[in-house]
Amino acid sequence: MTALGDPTRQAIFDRLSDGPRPVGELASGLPVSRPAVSQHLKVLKDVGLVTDRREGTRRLYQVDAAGLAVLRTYLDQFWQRSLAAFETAAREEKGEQDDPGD
Amino acid sequence: MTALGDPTRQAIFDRLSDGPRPVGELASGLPVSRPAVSQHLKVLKDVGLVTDRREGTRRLYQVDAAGLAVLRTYLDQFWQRSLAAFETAAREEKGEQDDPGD
DNA sequence: ACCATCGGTTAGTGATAACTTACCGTTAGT
DNA sequence: ACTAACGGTAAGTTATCACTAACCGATGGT
Repeated sequence: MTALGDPTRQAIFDRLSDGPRPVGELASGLPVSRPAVSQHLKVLKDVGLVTDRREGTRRLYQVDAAGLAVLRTYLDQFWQRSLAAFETAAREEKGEQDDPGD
Repeated sequence: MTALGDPTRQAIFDRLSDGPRPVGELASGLPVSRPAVSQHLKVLKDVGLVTDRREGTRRLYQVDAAGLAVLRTYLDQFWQRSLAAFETAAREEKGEQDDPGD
């Protein structure tokens, strides 16, 4: 999640979610240099959000479904726990009004 | 999403997902000072991920379900587009082997 | 074999932001 | 009214990180 905190990496990941892209093409569509894109791709690759494969002299990057799934699961944990907390709070608040017990 | 990029903010948000917490309690469980926690809470509040309410002399923070939902939707967009890209790629690859027609 | 293209790596720089210390306002209790 | 507890704000420092420029390796074509 920290990896997607940077706006440029979000933009890169956004483009990759449309399909595999070579580094040069990504860089040409962004306001940063090609080395910068390479570095961001390295970060995304290290955390498992993208994978790469050689295509002749080019290198194609694409999003890793598994990594993205991990992120979704991670967010869902927050979601589930938050919902549980809401219910608990609502129950306690109601209990204080209707039922002084506790 | 940028707001959750910071590890400390992740930790704060993590604790808040278990239920409402006052600032002091959050700070005492973290390796940073109380003002630092206040500043992080301000960031989370500005992006709509948490809400706050006064409780006597304390101030209780809790996660905002709506803000969290926005984040999930945002992630799901990546997910949907990535899946579509995978299917397209698989179809094209298969087409090149079985069916030369474009 | 030579040349061109593509891309990863390194070193150095600049800007962003996370953190601490100190201060002030607010609320509750006595 | 005075005091204590809780927390937001301001100023200043430090560290992190995103970025560029320069260099090098690898692949493909002629």
